[in-house]
Amino acid sequence: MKKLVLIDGNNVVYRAFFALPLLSNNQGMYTNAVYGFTMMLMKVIEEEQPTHLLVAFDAGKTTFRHETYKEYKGGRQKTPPELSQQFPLIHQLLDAMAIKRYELDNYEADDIVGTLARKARNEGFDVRIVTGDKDYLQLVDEDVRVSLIRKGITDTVDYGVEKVRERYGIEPREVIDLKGLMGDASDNIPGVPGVGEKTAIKLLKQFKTVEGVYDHIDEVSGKKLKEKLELNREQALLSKRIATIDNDSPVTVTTESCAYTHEFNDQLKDLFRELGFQSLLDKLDANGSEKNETEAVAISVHTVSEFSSKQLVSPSALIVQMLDENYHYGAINGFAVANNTGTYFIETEHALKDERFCKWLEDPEKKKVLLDSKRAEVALKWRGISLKGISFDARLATYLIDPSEAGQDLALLATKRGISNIETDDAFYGKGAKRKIPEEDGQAQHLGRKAAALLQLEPKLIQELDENKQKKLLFDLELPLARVLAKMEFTGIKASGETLIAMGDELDRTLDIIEHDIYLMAGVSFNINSPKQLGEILFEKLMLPPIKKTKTGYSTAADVLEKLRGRHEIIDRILDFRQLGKLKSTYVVGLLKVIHPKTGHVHTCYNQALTQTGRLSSTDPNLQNIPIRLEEGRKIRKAFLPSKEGWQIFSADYSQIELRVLAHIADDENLKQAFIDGMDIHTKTAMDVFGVEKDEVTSLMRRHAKAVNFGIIYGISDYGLSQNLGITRKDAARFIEKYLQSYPGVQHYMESIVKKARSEGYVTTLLNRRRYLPDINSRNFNSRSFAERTAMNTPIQGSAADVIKKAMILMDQRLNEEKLKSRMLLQVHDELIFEVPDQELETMSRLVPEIMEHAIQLSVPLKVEHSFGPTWYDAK
DNA sequence: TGATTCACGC
DNA sequence: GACGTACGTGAATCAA
Repeated sequence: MKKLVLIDGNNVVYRAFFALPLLSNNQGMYTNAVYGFTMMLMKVIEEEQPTHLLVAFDAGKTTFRHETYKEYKGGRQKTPPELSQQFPLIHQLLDAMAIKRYELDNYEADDIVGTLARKARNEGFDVRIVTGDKDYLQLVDEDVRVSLIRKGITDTVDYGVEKVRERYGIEPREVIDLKGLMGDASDNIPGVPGVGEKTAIKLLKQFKTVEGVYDHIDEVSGKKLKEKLELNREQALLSKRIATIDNDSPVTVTTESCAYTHEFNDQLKDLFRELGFQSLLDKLDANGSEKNETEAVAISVHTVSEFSSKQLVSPSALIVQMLDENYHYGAINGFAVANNTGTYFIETEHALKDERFCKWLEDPEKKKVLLDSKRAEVALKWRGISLKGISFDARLATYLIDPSEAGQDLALLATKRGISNIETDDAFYGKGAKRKIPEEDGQAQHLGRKAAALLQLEPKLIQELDENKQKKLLFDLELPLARVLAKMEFTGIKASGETLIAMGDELDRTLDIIEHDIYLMAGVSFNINSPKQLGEILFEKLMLPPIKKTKTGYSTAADVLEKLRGRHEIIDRILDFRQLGKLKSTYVVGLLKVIHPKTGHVHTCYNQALTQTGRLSSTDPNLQNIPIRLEEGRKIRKAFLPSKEGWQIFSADYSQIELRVLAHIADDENLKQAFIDGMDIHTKTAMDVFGVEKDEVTSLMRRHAKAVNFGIIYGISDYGLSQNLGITRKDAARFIEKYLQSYPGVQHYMESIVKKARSEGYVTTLLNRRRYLPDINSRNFNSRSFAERTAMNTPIQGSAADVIKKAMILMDQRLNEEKLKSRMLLQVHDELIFEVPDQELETMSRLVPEIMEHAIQLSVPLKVEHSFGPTWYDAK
């Protein structure tokens, strides 16, 4: 079906201008109307998917309507210069998007639209008109619909024939009669004075047209009304004529010339950049591959049921397609291979039966380029196949090049680098509930294209890494680490369902009691888990003082409730309820759901290409946030066990790794000496900040000092520190200042790293991990401050992540070399968890700290503490 | 389905 | 002087 979308350019631009505040770009050029217009345009394109598109503009000042009625559009405010400046930009925009625009001397946009709508409808088009002008409703018929902008710019209501009848009680073609009678103040059309919408509609229902009204003027009820009508007969007929859109204007464009290709050229990006439309630029990038869908050229993908040896050469790009997020359980949809002999697709079932293919997968000499190699490796491990020869991972590479842009679909990564002809998975398979696997041939084509794109992508990414001096980081750190993580995830950690169920039952009993108590104290039962309901009870029924508000109402967060302690006994109970409820829902019920029915282990997924600092994250389940601080929660750890009898859970953690890294990076003599001397770092900080001797440090001073250290590591603001400690912001700022005076090296580091970020646009870690900070020069104080704190914090946290990642690789190597049975199971940022047979405890107690402490040589010693026990709980 | 709020870890 | 404040994941609620 051909679909033509016609847009009244002038009308939409005007609306956009008045709907949005007067935005301007960094050169002081006004951009609000362009921005609003573009938003509308993109929305319409996305929703309507037009095959043809045209934007009509008014030409000049006078039109044929002025010849009939020279007061037409009289009394209008002159177009503000802030707006007229923007029209050339809009023309540029349309040209860059290859969208037809048109104006015609002596005619208005609506005549162009009306004429083209009629033509197109007769040629079998589905026509859609976008405007804010109700006059257009006269054009509505079975094939022509009008999207009327209601308010703002993107909020529209669609009018078909039925909708016009429903809204006005008249036929679309009677809209001109309506205008004839009631007039239109905005166009200075008089109509019949004293006749408004209500009366006009009543008349038209009876007489259909203006002419009808006058033909049967005697039948009009109401003496006054009849008088008014008779008095303004000519004016009414004239008004109708002026309101009538000329659908036979001498337009010189054909419908075919409005063909819209969904293409845009590079000028569009340049234009967006010039205008400062960052969000639209992002959108463009995000939609880029979908746009290319229409121009995607079919490539030759050979669907095979088995491979020949000639086809499986090295290097090859390999796609192991899975739609399920969780690769431990998910199905493989199919495989695609691309290399210099061609591009191939093979169904999963055939692939796994194809001995030659499986051998190839396991052959370390056959180099393979993947996207998210760990996903493929683990999925194949579950099928008894040991994927080897992984030479490149585009996911990890793009993560190192710019962590904020990793995680994107291959289509986007490729398009950005000039490799088009590929769709996003979301576009191909559909997203959310609409996701489905299309017929095999379509998928073969899609996956084949992905593999081909991946093959082309590799050298480009390697070059980018090289320019960043990040090749070692990829090939010696992240890529080997992925293999280690794959092993850890596949091994999993044994979890006792029985233990969890018993804890759950116990929690249920306690929760029941607490819930009852709360209802009793509140005098009413309600949903304690609903912050809204809880807020009403606490701050309205019980009249407690609301300390803080959220966007939607009262805040009931723990720090608020903490301050209300003692005001009412219900507070403690609510805090208990929250704490235990969390344990039950997240840690008992949640973990039970993810114990593998066959292995009895939980298999987490580490995301190695997500965090902006270089840390790992853990999902399904998250094993990096198992409770430890409060005893009730810590007991959850009793459910994590070694997988065999006579084994122990062994835990080793870095002591103060971030502060040691800081001492090294900042090269701060005082801080370095503290670590060399093996001092308790928080006590040392307290001594320096409060200017006291070691034995004068009170526990409060140490607590405050600890919070300051915490703030340094995490890059929190003085406000954040004041919240943490419950002190004023001023005092918090004073602490920080005192701290920096005591550690001048740190102070110097903080200043120079921010400078570096400003000039380079990014900061780096010990192993050359990068994080870009686009806000570092922002004029917005908040954005800039945040970027500055990030600049200070990321090298610290990120370098610590580098250290433990290196340690993991060395640890894995050593376990292999020494043929130890011990297995690495988990990583929790500064901690490694193993399971260890009793007879290896001694070796591991020596080996693990040794390796971790010397993973990377710093100018201060690294310290590792370890322990073991029959459960994770006991390894403390 | 997505936004909001809350809570857990480092 | 206001701004809205380390990084993550997950559950529950609520409004579309």
